Amino acid sequence: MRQNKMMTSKEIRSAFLDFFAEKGHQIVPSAPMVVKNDPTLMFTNAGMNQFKDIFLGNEPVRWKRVADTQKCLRVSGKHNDLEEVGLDTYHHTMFEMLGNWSFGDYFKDEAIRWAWELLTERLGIPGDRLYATVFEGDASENLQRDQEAADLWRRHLPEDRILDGKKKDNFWEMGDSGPCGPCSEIHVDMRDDDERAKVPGRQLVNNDHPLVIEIWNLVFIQYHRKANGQLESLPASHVDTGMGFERLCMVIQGKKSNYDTDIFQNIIGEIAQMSDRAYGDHPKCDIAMRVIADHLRAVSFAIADGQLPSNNKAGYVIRRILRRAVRYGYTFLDFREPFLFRLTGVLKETMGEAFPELAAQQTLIEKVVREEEESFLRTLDTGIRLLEQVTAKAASEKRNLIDGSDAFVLYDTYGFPLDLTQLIARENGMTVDVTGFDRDMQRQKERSRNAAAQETDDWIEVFRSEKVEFTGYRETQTLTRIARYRRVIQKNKSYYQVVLEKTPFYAESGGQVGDMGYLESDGQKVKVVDTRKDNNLIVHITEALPADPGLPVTAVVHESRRRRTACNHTATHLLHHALREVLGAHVEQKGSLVHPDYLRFDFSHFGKMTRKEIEEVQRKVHRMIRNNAVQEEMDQVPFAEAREMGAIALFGEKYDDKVRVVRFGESVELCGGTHVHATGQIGQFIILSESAISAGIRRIEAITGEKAEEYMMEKLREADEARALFGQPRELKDSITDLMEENNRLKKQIGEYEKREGAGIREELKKSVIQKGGVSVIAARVALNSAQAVKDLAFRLRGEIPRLFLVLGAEIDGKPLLTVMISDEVVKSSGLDAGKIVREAGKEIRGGGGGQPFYATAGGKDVSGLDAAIAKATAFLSEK
RNA sequence: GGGGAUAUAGCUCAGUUGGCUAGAGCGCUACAUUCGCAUUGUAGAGGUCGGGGGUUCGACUCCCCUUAUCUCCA
Repeated sequence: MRQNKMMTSKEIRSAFLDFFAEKGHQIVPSAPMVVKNDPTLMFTNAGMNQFKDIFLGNEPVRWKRVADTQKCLRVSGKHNDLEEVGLDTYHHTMFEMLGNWSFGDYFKDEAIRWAWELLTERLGIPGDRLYATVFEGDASENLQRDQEAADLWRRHLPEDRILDGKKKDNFWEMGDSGPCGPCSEIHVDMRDDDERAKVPGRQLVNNDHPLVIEIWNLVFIQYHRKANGQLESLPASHVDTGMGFERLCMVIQGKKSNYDTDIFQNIIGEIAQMSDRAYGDHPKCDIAMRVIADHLRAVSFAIADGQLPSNNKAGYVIRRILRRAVRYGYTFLDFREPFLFRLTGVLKETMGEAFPELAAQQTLIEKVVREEEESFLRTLDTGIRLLEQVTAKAASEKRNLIDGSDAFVLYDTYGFPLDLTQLIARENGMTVDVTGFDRDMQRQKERSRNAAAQETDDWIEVFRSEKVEFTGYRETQTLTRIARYRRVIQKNKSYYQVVLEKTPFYAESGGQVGDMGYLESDGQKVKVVDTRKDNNLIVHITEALPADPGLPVTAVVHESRRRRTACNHTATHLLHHALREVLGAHVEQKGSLVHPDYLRFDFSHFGKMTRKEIEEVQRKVHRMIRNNAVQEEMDQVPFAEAREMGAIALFGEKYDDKVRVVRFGESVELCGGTHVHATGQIGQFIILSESAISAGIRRIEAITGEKAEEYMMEKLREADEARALFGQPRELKDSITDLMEENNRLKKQIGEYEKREGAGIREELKKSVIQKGGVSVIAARVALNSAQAVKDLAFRLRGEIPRLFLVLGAEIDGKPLLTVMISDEVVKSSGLDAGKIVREAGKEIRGGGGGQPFYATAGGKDVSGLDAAIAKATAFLSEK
């Protein structure tokens, strides 16, 4: 390629953004990789995700022309590239997608012209290497060829390099329904001259050739697909483009692999050095290095976005990516110690400039990754231990095949990978029954599919509604109408999703749980069991529907529940503020749960909080409560202005340019949640626990309001009662310490007394011993009032009297208890079984029991039979 | 969303069909050994058996609910 000086990835990125800025585009920041409030999507997997609501018409257009670089993650759902990564040279889990958009502004003409201009003139890709595809039309959809695009391409390309493509490649759809349209892809032929002379590039386009590849997709959104499958033209048409950044860099830098670009080479170089191997020497090691380099990026960006590895949902996906990297390092590069965390520094140097969040949180990323690596190595240890048991079992049964279901249990329950099981089995001269493993895996998949199967009916629109208004900041009861509803059936249970024109119900978001309550219509109440968010929609989950959905409904929120939740939410803000004051500004929110009964707050901080720090935080929060700061709510504040006010924003949270700011005195946060009117309403705030949840992350659990009040009163009552027992207003701790010392002293004394004289009752019993055939027999009723005391007595006597046969009766809380204790020697020589004896004698007290041969108890309902029971039990000895 | 598993001393974990008055190793304290430390020995402290309810004469053990953690599938 004609290139004087090779452009670096940084230069290529800014060339793209600068170019579109010149063409009147607003450059927006990348949205977070982790998607919130969209049940269909866990991670951002394309540049257009953050504009979905604009295309759907749920959100107004702010800028008509936009461009950005978007961090994407393809690890789940429709686009799952996880298992492909590393094997070839171009798949990634995390990648950057460059894109430019027009929302009802320019269309095919400019989109194509600018794409050509950027690639050939700015980035220096020779035009004769490029191909364009256009949509060939589809008879079943009654769609014509995209002649317009083809004609526009003819300005730049000869006819034989403009190719027709089928619906699969050249008609883009967001989902089963929604906006869609034809697209035009740009492909580049990177083969050398000889190859190109032999086979024309047009034969290789869209044919999985590693060097003839698609680099840019220009989507022209001009239709809307309805639920019934029909297409209708959109009033305004849009442009949506996406170009894989890593791939573009490969083309411009003239490399044969994405991993050979400067984006990855620093990282791979570091891995090579750490493993004492060269990249390119051995295919398997190369794969491992690529896997590690890719996954390191994915994991680090996720953590920077506030998504820590965890045990469920998105967090678990991140954990698994990390483990895949560790596994490759372990197997192919012989890393036995945590190593991934040592690469976070070089990643920061490579990408920290374009993504400042990465640089800002490097320390945290490093700690979290390290901790995760260590915990995975522990998981492997546990697995190896369990596997040893399995192989030992197989060996003892003279088998050299490890059960497929055993291997599956190791995998399913303990997370021990199959390939490691096989490896260790081989070392022991065994093999694993993979067929059995697959069979169990299949069953598991079946089960999950069945459980996840749900039937969703079409939305039924009752009243057309543009945008749902949330009235819950002001009121908990709103007169409104049902906009639309649908039925969802899951596992034979059906429920309804209801959208209202306006609603006071808060949908689960930002850690605050969804509201509960009811919808009242025509005197009939329908319970709302939960409220969830589906992008911008507030969806009420109900068990039934009003008889006539067309009638007005009053939406009523469960008020005390909401109030308690609000106390906990506001308290969370105050806590956050206090933590930053006491511990420092490095405290960042890493997770939050606001529940009616409690609150949970996860934050970055290294090291355990001291007792003093916790008290100080609690004191500060209480001060803010007593100051009774009134809520200042500012909606539609420009983001920059909000930051100026000192409002705390979270990493990984997607903010509009107009945000809601909630302020209580010194605490200022960007927040959409519901709060108390003034901090005084919180009343009390008590931290119940402070603990570690992972490296560098602490968790505080706390309660407020009535809960805290109950808790306090309980504690006070306990203390008062304890103090009252001492009968003097003293320092309780001193009194108890004294008492304990006294107690210890007395215990020792008693021990001595007992050693010397024995307890009175035991002496009495000992006196009553009757010798019968070489056995010391005691049978008596004792005045003890707890089962434990009787047990103690029996065991003491057993220790003191050899060849003992003991039968005790006692009345405990009005109920009879029969105890039989027989010395081991007697059990052996006579074959007597205390368990059998008590079962038989227990009949006299209308009860049952059991135990071991040497000790057994029976309880019953009839105290009057106790003496008879004792006699009957004693008689067993004579029978022998 | 569903399945499997775990929660016992400060840490890592045992604990049998429900019954040997909750154990081991490491750590901790004291004493001994030593010039001192490491080591070693002896003694000791330390447990709401995650929380709540139930079954039972008796629950760490069985059942139900709940919280948290681990793990697999979707």
